[in-house]
Amino acid sequence: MPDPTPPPVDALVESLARVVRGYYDDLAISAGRHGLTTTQARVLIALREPLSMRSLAEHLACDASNATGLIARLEARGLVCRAASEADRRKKVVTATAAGRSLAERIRAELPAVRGALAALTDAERAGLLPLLDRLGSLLAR
Amino acid sequence: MPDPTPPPVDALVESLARVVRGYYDDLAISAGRHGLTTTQARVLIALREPLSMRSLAEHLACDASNATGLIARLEARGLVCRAASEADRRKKVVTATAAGRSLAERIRAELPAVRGALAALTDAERAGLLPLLDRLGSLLAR
DNA sequence: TATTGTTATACTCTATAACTATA
DNA sequence: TATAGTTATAGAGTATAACAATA
Repeated sequence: MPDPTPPPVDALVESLARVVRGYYDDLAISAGRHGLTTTQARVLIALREPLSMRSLAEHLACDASNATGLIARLEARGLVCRAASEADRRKKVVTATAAGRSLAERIRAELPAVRGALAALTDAERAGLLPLLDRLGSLLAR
Repeated sequence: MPDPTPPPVDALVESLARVVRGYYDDLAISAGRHGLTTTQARVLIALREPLSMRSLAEHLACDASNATGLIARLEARGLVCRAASEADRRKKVVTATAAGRSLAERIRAELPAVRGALAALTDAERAGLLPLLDRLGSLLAR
């Protein structure tokens, strides 16, 4: 039976903040193990589908000029490549190379603390959590 | 009635990643509105209680040398102060000033996307979400 | 000897402003 | 004119290594 008094938003923010911190620290550790920064891991994970420089910057919520340096460094390491777009020649399409995709996949498959915590939940907890996270995620993505 | 087949950890990781991204982007926006970086906001929020340089670095999951520069910049802006510890004179105790505390409080109180999303949930959803986030958070905090 | 904090160094991340090329 | 991407620049975040002071 659910608690008759719904929790205030403040308590939820507090609790969510702790989860977010745990997730980010874990991502930093897994990325670092493979010689990547957290930002570089985010880029590679975003590049599961090709993106223009612009879309990538939007995904990262950063300035476009930032994306240039970010991608240049990853390109120098052979993890992504840039190609001029056919449709609109102002645009460049950034694609992860095979090495980049494989690295992103390995990092995503690690996240030991996050996966450990989720695996330690009961089946009922996992079943309850997923729709709530999905709902929160779609409300959050403006 | 709960779904008979509990969701795989992979789906939960995916969904959690989206929520985490939404939270971080929102924090960056609220912090930036007050002239702070995301990291600086994290420091000020952590300093709701005084911490040694060491503990602060651990909280941020970063090297101690990093904390020195971080705190130096915040100190130059009058948001925190450092004092030698009485008990152990190797240690320094970092405390948020009144200005620092007030700024942290304002940033925490904003987070418009996060609060908006949480407020848009039904009472039942909020009541279900809090214990799950608490549980995940304590499993995640190693 | 071990711990706490700092400095020096080098690299990455980040935004602003000014620029080129294309639409 | 507006958009996509880059460059130059400056500041912030980050780790490594070497160091001083204290325990």
